[in-house]
Amino acid sequence: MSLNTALISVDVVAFRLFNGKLHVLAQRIQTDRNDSQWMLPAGKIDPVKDQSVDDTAYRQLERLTSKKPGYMEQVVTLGDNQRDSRGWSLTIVYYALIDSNDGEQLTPGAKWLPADIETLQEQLAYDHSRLIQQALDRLRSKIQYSSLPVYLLPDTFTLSEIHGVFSAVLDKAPPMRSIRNRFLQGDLLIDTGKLKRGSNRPAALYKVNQNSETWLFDRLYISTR
Amino acid sequence: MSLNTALISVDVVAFRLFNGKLHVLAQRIQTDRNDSQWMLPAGKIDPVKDQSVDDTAYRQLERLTSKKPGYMEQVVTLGDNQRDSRGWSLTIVYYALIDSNDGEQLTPGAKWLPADIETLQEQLAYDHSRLIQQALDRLRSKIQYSSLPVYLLPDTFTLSEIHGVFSAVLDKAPPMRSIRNRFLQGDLLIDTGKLKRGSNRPAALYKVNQNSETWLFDRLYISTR
DNA sequence: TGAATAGTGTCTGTTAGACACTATGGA
DNA sequence: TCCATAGTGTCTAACAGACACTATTCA
Repeated sequence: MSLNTALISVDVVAFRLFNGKLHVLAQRIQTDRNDSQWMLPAGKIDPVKDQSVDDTAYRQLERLTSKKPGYMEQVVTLGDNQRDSRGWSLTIVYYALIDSNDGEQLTPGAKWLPADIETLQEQLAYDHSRLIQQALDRLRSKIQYSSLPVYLLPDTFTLSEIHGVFSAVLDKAPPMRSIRNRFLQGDLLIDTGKLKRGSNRPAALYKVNQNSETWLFDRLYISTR
Repeated sequence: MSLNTALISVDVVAFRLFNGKLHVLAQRIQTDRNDSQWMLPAGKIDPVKDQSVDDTAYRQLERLTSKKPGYMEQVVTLGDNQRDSRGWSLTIVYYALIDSNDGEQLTPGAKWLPADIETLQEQLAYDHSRLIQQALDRLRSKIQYSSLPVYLLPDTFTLSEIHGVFSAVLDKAPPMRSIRNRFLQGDLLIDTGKLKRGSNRPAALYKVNQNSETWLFDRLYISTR
């Protein structure tokens, strides 16, 4: 008796920022027609390669990009007899946050699509835009009381760039004063001593204190509700 | 091609209060030996009976108790090649909150066990005590910023009884002043006008405002950290 | 009337947010 | 030197928590 993984899939919603906009990793589906159809990185559990479902999720990402997610979390498992025309199906949904450093190698057929739900609904096959919506809901909620924003930024970043993450994810952001107070408290960030130049007054560059795990604050921002 | 549910199970951790103590619903496992072995309400997806995984979870509960959960939520899906000696297995874990009203009919073999992790580790088969731990972690976290406590109480209850829920779940509780301020704000509760007598000064009895969904507050209690 | 629990008034601490202010480097 | 952006000082609002106080019923 072994796990029949025929209609069980692990789907990953990977988020990344490009030019201050949120994007989602997708791969092209083979079609006869010329119009593009896309799907999320997804696949079955491989009982030989994978030791756990997390492994399966990581493996789906690795098929499309050379980047390792700085953060990954299971969202939900959806299962019913509606999603797939063949009958009952199960999907374990993850979301992953990818940093904005350079040096990504994308597999042919993979592409970062702008995370605009209306457009994605047309571009994505199956119920994948719904899965993205659920992952996005989780991200939008958790960003407001955790250090998640840093996982979408480069290794070193300014506090304004954290503000930018909020704008990209929520379309609104807390005031810089609040972001400053929150992120400079405790040992969350380390001042690298370097400056980001090019703007007018240069901004201090911070990096994540590796000793500290993903930080959970005990209050939500109110201005982003 | 159909969903082989051989090694996929849906496990439910149902919580209920008895005498101010948290309990977990379990069912006896048939054993030759005289010592009791227990397991969580769990079972396979029935592609005919169940329209969705939530249905499966509800069905597992219904097998053991006549009570319907006031609240149920998926915790996580665990899958690896370690949990089950037969190889790869998948478990979708839910937790459910059951009110403290009377009138429960338990199926023979079902029993509410005190939610003491050390004792449960000895009583429960498989990795079920670990599943309970994960469900309990989620409950302990969410109780601190939501209206979840009310789902463990009778239809009408006093504010002191909310305090009791915190004590049962966390072994510590916020001051009554804070509970009062939080739960009497907004339209969360309705004063029934009735009083709970028997103690010295009678306490006002409240009920949940059915118009309001599960309430999420924007701060954690600090005293229960 | 006293014990016990219910419930209030009010002060402090913390943190989000508003807003005016100062600081600094590039053009 | 001007300007855009970085960053600070400080006040307010909201709410958790501490704590002293009052209120109400039962024994």
